[in-house]
Amino acid sequence: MSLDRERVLRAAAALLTRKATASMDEIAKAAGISRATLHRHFAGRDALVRALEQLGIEQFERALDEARLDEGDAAQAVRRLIERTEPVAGILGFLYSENQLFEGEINEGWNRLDARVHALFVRGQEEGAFRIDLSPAWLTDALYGLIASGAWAVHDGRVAAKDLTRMVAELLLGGAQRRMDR
Amino acid sequence: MSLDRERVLRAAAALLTRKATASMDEIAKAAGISRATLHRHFAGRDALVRALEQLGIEQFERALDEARLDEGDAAQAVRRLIERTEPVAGILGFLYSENQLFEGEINEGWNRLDARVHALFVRGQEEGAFRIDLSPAWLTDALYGLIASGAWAVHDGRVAAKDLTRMVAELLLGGAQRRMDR
DNA sequence: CCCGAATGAGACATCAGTGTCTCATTCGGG
DNA sequence: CCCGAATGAGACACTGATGTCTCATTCGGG
Repeated sequence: MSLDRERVLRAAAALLTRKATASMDEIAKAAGISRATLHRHFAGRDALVRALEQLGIEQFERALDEARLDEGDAAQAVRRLIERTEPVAGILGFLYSENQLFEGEINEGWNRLDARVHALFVRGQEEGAFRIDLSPAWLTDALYGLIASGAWAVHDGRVAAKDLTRMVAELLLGGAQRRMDR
Repeated sequence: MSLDRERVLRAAAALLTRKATASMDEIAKAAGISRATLHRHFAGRDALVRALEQLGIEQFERALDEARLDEGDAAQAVRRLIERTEPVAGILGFLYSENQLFEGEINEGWNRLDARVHALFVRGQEEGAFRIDLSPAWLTDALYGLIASGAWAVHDGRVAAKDLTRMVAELLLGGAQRRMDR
């Protein structure tokens, strides 16, 4: 039979995004397998969440790769990053808030990813594309926060899924205020 | 003796913001009271969280009142709102993500507050101050998300507390991109 | 100072979730 | 088709948290 490990993780992510305290039994049901099988593949709840985090890290890293953050002007690179991140927005939002709300050591992998996003905003500032009165660290956090908010807004029907990336990108880059040149 | 109910709630908020799954025992310790006393004042964990939500709603409502959202230009009203919200940013971030990550009916009170924030963004659009290609619903969600992200960034030392309101307001209103006129 | 009210400490039963185990059944490659 | 591997169903013990209770102690207003 050979169970599809990633398929289970995706089902778990979909459930945990809605209900962070879902039990192993609920996760198993959501994945369409028995609790026993779930335990056979993940040593325990912690292991499952850590595997989920690993999956999120890999997916986000792929998004970073595909966005080619070093190429072109920084603003376009940010737009590409948001577009590539869209498929993982839900799981990323879950992991972001989970890391904030729950104790326990943070997976080292995030540091590497944070550094790449951080570097993108630094480049944008050095090239004169981004304002220098907003720190790169804050822009990084704001990006995560907006992605999470966007994913939730879509999930609850307050924002159309097709508008998600544009809403996030436009707000992050351009803000809410109207400008003369648009 | 007469225990200060709000003081307990504030301690609970401070703890739950860092660790959303803190037990009644941990909350009691954090508040400097015994678990028995905590149970005497709040029927159970649910009741405590609901009381916490009520407190957050009241505080945020006061911030909305004090910000006088109907007066002056909309952008300044947004700045005033963010300033007034700063003292409750932590608890607000907790409640925002809690409402997204945990099941259970949402407190009706949020609708009233959401409507007021929503109306502010509508007014800004009607007056030509805000862009019309970002929906008021999204701007509302983005405001909450940025406040939560900001509170976490301050908590973790990535952003200085004194910069919080400016960082949130500037990003929400002006975005990350540099403009010619500043 | 005194007495009632509030608190702290701890015992206790209960419950939900976890992790482990067994055994029957099902799947699928060879 | 057959046999080993994987799964499903369920029993089981264990843990941590919850909610209730009692009793001694402490507080503070009158």
